[in-house]
Amino acid sequence: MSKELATRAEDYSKWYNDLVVKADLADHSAVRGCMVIKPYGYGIWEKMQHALDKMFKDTGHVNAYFPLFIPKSFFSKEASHVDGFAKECAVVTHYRLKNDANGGGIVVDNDAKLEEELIVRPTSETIIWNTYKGWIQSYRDLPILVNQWANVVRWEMRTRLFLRTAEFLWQEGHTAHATAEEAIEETKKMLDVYADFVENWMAVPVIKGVKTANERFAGALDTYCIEALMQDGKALQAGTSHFLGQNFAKAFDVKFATKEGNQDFVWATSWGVSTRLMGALVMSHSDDNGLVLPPKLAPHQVVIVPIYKGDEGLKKVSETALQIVAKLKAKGITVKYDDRDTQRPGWKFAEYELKGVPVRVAIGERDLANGTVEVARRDTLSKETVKADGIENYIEQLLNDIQSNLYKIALERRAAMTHEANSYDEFKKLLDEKGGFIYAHWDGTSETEEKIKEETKATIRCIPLNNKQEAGKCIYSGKPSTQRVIFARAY
RNA sequence: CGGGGUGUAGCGUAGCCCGGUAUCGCGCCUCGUUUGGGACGAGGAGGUCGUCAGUUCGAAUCUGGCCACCCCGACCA
Repeated sequence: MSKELATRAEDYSKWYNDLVVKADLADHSAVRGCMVIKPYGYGIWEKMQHALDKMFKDTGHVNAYFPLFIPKSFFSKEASHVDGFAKECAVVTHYRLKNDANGGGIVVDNDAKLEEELIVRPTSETIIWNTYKGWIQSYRDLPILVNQWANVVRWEMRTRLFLRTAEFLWQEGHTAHATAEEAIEETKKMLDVYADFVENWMAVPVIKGVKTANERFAGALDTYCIEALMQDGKALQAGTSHFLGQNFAKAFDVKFATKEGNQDFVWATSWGVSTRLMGALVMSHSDDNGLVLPPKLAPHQVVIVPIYKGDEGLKKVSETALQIVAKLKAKGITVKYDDRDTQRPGWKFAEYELKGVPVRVAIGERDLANGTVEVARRDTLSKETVKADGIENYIEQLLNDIQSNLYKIALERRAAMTHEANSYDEFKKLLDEKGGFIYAHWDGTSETEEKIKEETKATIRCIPLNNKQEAGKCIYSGKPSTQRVIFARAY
């Protein structure tokens, strides 16, 4: 099988598609817009899940599970929520099939029509707030800090593996609080958790910010987000955290008795990250040779390839290799010893490069004689010969170096692709010639944002948190502005 | 969902205009030689030509419907 990839320079989007498929992360399925996440790709997702899940637990959250189906009536209780999602909902209308009397095979049984249609969840606020109504009577029942790992369906027109699929996996946190302050604090806390995860595990730098009204989640008062920049200069929203105010409490009539004995509506948040992070991971670090994975999320952090002649040779090399495997495992490093005799070393090198394994160790009979091994790192594609003695410490350090190097490179790339524009002409020029994040003054109106989007395809990614305040003029309308916001073309 | 394109063995393709059961490379299987960056030789297997219907003595090839994928728009995590 030829594994050659398109290069980023010649066709970035083909490169991405090729890579996802050829590195065995995912595949298109028989169902339109839906993907099969293959074991190697799912292994990365599982590592993401484990890290995030621990962070959620450490911040006081617990997991639960709510139904896949949502009664249509629930869905329509929050007006802006319906507006936001109505156009992309899968709807269940029947509950039975039958054999066609005319021999047309299996058909929907029209006698089995549901009295009330069920929506396949595009997100779970409504079913959850309907449930919370029964859980909350008093301030003593608050806060509720629940997360669920689930699949959701949004009937997208155009899909791309991981970046936008009709069904995707995610987690959604849904919390309930007695005060607005506490809910806002929760919203920001989870944004910090996301930023921490994406930067320290995925090695992808992000900008924390708040969305403009146009880009806000349907039903939220404020949407906070982390925005990452991909190698092609397009932005990608990597996670969102919403302050929902009392919108859902009001829609589902969720009130609680306050300490003072009054009745008040509950304050809400919701926050989520999805398998889209896989796309961000791929596009942040990978190169024309294939995937590059940060050690903290790589299913195999190290692969060891033996080089030998004949069965006897393999036996000798394996003895040393397995000792190294044991030492690495003792340090908690995940290592694969690939002693398959069906592939040659060069083939394996190329394969693990394509799959982004951070560190490759090659051991041959020459090494046995010299007491060395050859260590190659995926991020720089460099290799060196290292003493076998104490190799586990060397590799442990190397993995840390790779992790921080990937972050550093991504951060430098982002800096190089971040610009300021002071006029609309300059803005358009930057957008077409360089892409990336563009800091520019904006008059704060939806109309202006909308116009810029129509004319340039760029959207306001966010208003950065703790943004520098400076007087200026909107690049589009010329009206006064107090700060620059971040524009970019986005995924 | 609109416009454009593509669909032939696991993958990439030739053939299609001008109708006669399919080409090549990679991969796969067997044997042997090999093994420090995708090995070499010899032999072999694998196809209802996306799918359904139509035209025809005969369809990969012509016509129509449908499906999937890619690119561009609208929409979006």
